[in-house]
Amino acid sequence: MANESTRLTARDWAWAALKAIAGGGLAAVAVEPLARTLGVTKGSFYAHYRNRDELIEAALSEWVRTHGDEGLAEFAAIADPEARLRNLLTVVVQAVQPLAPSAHLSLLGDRNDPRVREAVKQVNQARLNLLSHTYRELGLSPERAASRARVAYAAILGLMHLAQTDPATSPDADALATEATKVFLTP
Amino acid sequence: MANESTRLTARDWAWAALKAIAGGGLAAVAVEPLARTLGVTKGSFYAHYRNRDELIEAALSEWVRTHGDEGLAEFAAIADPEARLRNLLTVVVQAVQPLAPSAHLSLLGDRNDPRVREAVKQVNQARLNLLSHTYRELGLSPERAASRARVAYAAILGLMHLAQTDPATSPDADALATEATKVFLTP
DNA sequence: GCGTATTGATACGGCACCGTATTGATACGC
DNA sequence: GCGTATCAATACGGTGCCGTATCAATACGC
Repeated sequence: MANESTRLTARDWAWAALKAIAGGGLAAVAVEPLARTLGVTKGSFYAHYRNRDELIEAALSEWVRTHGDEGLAEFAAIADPEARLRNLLTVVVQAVQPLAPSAHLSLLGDRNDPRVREAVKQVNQARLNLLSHTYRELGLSPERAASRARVAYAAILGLMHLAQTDPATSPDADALATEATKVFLTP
Repeated sequence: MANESTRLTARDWAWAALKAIAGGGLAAVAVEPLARTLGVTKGSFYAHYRNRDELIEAALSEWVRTHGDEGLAEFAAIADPEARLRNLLTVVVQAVQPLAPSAHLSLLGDRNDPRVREAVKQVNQARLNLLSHTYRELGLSPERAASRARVAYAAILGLMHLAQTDPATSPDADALATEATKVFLTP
């Protein structure tokens, strides 16, 4: 995760910032605490970024890059639309249970910041496009495909939400996955 | 909203804190800024609460009270389960578009705070219970009713997410509502 | 190996907020 | 109406963070 060299790069700081965001939102991106967790003093931070805002922007673009189209390539490569959809749903539903801190959810808390709003919007758009495209391939009209994609993606987001705020009550992932595919695979 | 009297009550402070949470999460609950927006100095705050943490707790319980069972009474009163479900879905889907700042979403950014986690959990639980109960009345087995309720409620939450971060792209509410009812009303 | 550019340490001033103390104003029971 | 409890203003010290300046250490091209 951290570079193996002893010296830090700008990207190391951006990743650390992303981790902090996942844990506590934008407010957790503070130069001095980050420096402490990285084992340096903040003096070195200002060799990489001009100020805290620049770090935030770097972290957000890093997140958009890895969670937008680039992170979707794996799924987009699946040729059969039904398999692709089933894959998307089950992977997401099952990935939902580990309490891995999610930057996405944390960023929702900072959605009033225009930079955050833009980043979240881009990631959402990339995913909605893939889903909508998939539903069209399954024979739905463009309008219904868009609506269905929206509802399905909303459900995915919401399941993340529930898993993170209430991990105990999560039913077993299998039941959820079959329920989700049943709901979102029928025309 | 604010008391008509010139003097402030503890609840006035709690409501102001909730508004601040909706706008910027827990970090926005700061005594001095709140005092400024309320038109007083912070000296008066400490006549109502011992410290900032107490205010946060008060605001969270206020939120749980108004958004948990108490806020659901209106829907729980609908006798016919199908009508109740249809009502829940359409009301939520249509209420989703105004960009009213939502405390629920803002609290996601602070879900690592145990008090926040507990509050969100309680509100979610109340709603899930109502939904699950409704699906049982519609004839689903307890297990399937629970899973279905979870997916449906997740979709509702996710639609909130999408509406708040990307209001422009929202398709017209009618299409969404019909899509949602079609998805979640079929057994 | 040497010099330069990059990374890190230390120290400082400034700001925003928390919490306390003290005193002033105002409502309300009696 | 009077006194007491409640709400509010002012002033203070303390803390955590930002950003700058300056100097030390280390990597890397040559």
